[in-house]
Amino acid sequence: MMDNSFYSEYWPQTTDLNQDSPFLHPQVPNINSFQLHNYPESFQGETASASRSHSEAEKRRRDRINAQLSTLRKLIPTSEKMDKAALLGSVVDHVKDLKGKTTEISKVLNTPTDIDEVTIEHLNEEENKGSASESKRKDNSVILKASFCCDDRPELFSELQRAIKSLKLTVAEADITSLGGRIKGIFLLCLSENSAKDVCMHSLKQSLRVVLCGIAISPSTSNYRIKSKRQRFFLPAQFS
Amino acid sequence: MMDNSFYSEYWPQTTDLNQDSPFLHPQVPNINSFQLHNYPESFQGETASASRSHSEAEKRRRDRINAQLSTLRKLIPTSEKMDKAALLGSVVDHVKDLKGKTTEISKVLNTPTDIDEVTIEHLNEEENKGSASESKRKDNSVILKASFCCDDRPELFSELQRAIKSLKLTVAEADITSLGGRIKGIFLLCLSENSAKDVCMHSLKQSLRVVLCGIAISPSTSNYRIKSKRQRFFLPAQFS
DNA sequence: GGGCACACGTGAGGC
DNA sequence: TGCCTCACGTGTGCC
Repeated sequence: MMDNSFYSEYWPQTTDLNQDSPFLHPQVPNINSFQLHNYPESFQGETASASRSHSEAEKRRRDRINAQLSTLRKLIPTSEKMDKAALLGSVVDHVKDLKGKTTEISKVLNTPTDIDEVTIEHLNEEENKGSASESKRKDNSVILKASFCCDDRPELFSELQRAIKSLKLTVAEADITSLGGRIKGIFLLCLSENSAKDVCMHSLKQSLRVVLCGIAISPSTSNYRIKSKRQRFFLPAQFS
Repeated sequence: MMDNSFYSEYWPQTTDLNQDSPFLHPQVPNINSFQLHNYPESFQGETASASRSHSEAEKRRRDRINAQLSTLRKLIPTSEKMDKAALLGSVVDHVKDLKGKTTEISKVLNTPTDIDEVTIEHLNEEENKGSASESKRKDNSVILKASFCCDDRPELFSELQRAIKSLKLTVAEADITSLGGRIKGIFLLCLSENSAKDVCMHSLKQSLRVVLCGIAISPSTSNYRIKSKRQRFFLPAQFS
């Protein structure tokens, strides 16, 4: 229940608080400039200190908001000398635009998501209908389609190659995309004919799944993502 | 110089203004609820009406800002029940993240920019050093690298093909990317040997430039971008 | 009850 | 002048 005009008789208008806030927009006028905590003796009462802490807290809140606004202004080109509403408006446009572009790219590109996953698929299963043993007699070539999506890290490639080699599989085709610290891979894996006749399809797929899950969804002992903000990007490429 | 406590004796606290602002965050408390324009008779003076229009304008300003904040909240997942500063903070993160991803992609992909441009380059110029006539005797094959970047529109492809055909050029390779209503193309264009011996390289390049500029930097009679927000994306592909 | 987040009206500078 | 935008302190609801 205080009247500002009453305060302004007591508070010195000399010091400029705004100069202590480097994130403030230059447009900000130097108004109501006074040193906080510099209250007249007659206001050192209980309600006065409550009111002071309230206004100080409110100033901190305003400063937090304005600081974010200021960093947003740096991120958006030509947003200097826009007012707050216009700035936020172009932020909205920017976010929509960027979102549209990235989803547009994701549609046609093999783009990693935020969800860890591993899938295994038997590509030539349909043409080999019937029992497993029978199908092998018809066509001994085995092609597995495997995909994974997980956090990216430097050791991932060698781990993958070791895992694939250990299952006596060879890579026919690979499409690997690393983006924003995440990585997604799609592999076409072949089992040679003479190996294929000795192996149980079901347990091979099971083993592959176990091995890939161990690589992809492992408890993140490697905190690569935290250590390095550097992001890698690979075009769809051959992976020998 | 008015004391709120003084007003609050006069202003009815019954009607809820916040319910008229559908974009307000649900967290907003129903405070200072009163009907604007409902001033006591004693305040119908000149300064009172100025003050009223001021406070009304200020409310409109706040509403504009909060409306943008509200649409931002819809764009950012899990931003419900964040306060304003936190919301803006995650908007900052989001923008940085999206920007990083798109620039990362642009680095390896042939991504269109916002600037219209056409470039023509003579690829095998270096190996054919010397005068133009001499170079043709050494190697009659002519390869031009042409690129353009402009607003995308449906007719662009056929226009391009017609233009290239009219210059008796054939497309050896094409990398075309359409993204966010913009399109960028890079072409390797061949001139057959028997055509090459009749043609002046300089005027061919000039003609190609003129034709491409006519397509790319034409006064935008087609307002495709406004008519359709639909965006196309093409992977690097052959263009026969 | 203290802290927090919000909307509000106000004074002031800029155009 | 009048209107716009901003920072400010305050009243208030919620935890």
